[in-house]
Amino acid sequence: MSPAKTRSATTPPGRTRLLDAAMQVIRAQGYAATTVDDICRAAGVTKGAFFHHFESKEDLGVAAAAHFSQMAERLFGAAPYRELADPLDRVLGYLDFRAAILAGPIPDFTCLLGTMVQEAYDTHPAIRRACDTYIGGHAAEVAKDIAAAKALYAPAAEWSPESLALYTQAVLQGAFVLAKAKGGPEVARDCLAHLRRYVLQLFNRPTSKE
Amino acid sequence: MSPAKTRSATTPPGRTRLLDAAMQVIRAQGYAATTVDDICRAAGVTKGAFFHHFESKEDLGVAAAAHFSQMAERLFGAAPYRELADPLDRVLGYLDFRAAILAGPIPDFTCLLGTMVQEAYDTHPAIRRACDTYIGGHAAEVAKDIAAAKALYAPAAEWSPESLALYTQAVLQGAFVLAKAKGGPEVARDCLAHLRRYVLQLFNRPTSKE
DNA sequence: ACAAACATACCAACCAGTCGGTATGTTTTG
DNA sequence: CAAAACATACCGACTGGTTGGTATGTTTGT
Repeated sequence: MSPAKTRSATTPPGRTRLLDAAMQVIRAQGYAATTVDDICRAAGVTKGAFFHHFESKEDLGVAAAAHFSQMAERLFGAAPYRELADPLDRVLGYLDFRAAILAGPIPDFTCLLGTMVQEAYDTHPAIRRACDTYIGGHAAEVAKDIAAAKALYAPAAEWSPESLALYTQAVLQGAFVLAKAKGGPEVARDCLAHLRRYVLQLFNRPTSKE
Repeated sequence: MSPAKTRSATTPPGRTRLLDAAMQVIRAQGYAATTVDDICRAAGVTKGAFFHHFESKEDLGVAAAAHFSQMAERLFGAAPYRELADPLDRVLGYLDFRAAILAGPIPDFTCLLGTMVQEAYDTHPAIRRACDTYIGGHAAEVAKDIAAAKALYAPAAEWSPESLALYTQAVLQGAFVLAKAKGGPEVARDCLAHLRRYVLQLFNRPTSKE
């Protein structure tokens, strides 16, 4: 039975392809400048399919934020630094990993959430809320390791793990903006080097050589 | 020589009002989502006036970037911290000043250059170039004080003044993104507090109490 | 008078969203 | 079991409003 049952294993369903396409196109062109037809073309489907899966363009924006967040969760959840025993090593490993993936075309390493929230924070409250939720969620994950490292190595320090975690996200978002302005990821890597030095200093590690 | 150049003091000319309006509206809605009519309405002029002063919407974007840069130049050039004798005090004064102006509605304190370059870096090369130029120009001003402070207090340190200046801009840009996501400037102030602590540590100043 | 600085009217292209329709399962029911 | 009823996924022409830009007239400063 089931002769022509070859289904999802080879071809992802339309909804996922639309979300993947939206991720790519919106990171390249921005949310407002991206038309529904742009996304359909990139996904290889028609407008009928788009509005079958999403109520509106804004609805897609919210769904794309969730989709991006899931992709990031998989990416960082499976990264090698996650296996390190020492929490400070994991924090530094996170920063090094983020620096390592700064390569290739700009839309491939920039953040969909930061891109969308910058233009839509006032006009599309649902998108703003989604971006805030997922950025905060990722920061909370980072904050876990920071909190563990702080308990071990700097329990009396005045800064909070949550605040430092949000700061890492701010540096990343700003690094993406500068990378877009300069046309390449080099400046972003420099920013992460400064951030790494800051974290080392917060944990009283000598900054020594490069 | 000495012709009657009296003109601008009393009446704000249409071109300037269009640029002021563009600055405000684009920072609130983004570049792509802002229509020429939006800007005309905010400036109180008609489309005829708009296309009398600007060749195209993209041309306005470039001019608005220059306009924003000039405004920033005046703002920071006249700020009190500029009078401080010690270069490190000026660097810290700059950061404190940037934190102090984080107040009021989000479009009032965010950066037009970062907002525009994030959505237009790939589709509007002229805008990307303008934003890069003016961000770099502002960073170069900051780098002057940093370089003087470094020569005084940390001449052997491995980081370069230019790189640290760009890093301050990245933190600011990222702080704006987070402020937009969270709907207020508090998180941006937290980010600047971290940046200030980093700079203090780079210059071997004890971070001590808050 | 003459040019710069506007305003009015208009257009062709574009865009988000709609709608009638098709093809292929899945569930219900006689 | 089979037909009917329903559900899911998708297609693509169409629409009504919008948008960047133009063509042309009017006002204003010198």
